[in-house]
Amino acid sequence: MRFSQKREIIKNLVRSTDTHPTADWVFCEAKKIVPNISLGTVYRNLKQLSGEGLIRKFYDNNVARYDWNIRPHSHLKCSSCGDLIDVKVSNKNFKKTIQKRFDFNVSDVEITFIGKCSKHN
Amino acid sequence: MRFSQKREIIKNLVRSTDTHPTADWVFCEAKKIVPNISLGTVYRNLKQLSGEGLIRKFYDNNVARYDWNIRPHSHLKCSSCGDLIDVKVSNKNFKKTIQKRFDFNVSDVEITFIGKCSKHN
DNA sequence: TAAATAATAAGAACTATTATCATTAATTAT
DNA sequence: ATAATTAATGATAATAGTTCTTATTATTTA
Repeated sequence: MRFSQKREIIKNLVRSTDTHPTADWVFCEAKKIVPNISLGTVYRNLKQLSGEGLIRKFYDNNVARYDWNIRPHSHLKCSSCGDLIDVKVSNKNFKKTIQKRFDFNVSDVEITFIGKCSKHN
Repeated sequence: MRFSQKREIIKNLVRSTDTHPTADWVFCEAKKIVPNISLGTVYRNLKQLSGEGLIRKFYDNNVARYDWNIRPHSHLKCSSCGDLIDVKVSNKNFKKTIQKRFDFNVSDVEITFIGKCSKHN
């Protein structure tokens, strides 16, 4: 993968925020820096960057979101404001239980806690 | 919500399988019974049924899946075959921890264990 | 400095889903 | 039972999110 200015800008934008941005947000922000950038370029690079493990891609309902935080972690999702907050909770025992009980080789655990954040309950 | 033949068929189809069918699967199966059914009808009724709490809707990446099992439960997702297997794991302590540590009022916990099912590891 | 080729812009195409609207079917009042 | 009411439907247009195509441009290599 050779250097490209656009990809660098896209990577830095994802790394600049904790809001788990969508492709569209990245596109809008990128346009402020390089107005002629196209949406396709944003998607292509986001895919490439997550393919290389430089950022993380996940789905919030039906839309893809990107995260600079590539370490495994869970999310708190506020059903009022939609905000996603990163949390680190240990799930070692969980994994073991599943492994034993269901003969299922767990590689990743995705947990979303849905509820009301401190601002909305 | 008044009775409709189509809705009845759609509900029964979702209740007939453990595969967490997509709207498209339901549409294809429904056509075998009532060939003139339209995709819009399938979507409208799936939405209605999940709105009434008669079935459960969730997202597997970007596509909606429907589940007759409305009780809260988790999924094992095989990264080889894509199969989703229902599992019931207790997450009471989990919920409490989040509640205390983050002042976040948890109403629902969605867990997906990603890995290899017994057929593929 | 030129040749090779990955990256790009623009926009077509695609997938999943929702909306529109004239027609049909289920329910209700007669 | 029949007509009136209105929710449900089929057909299809529209939308959102994303991927693909292709001619052109930028980065790297020789």
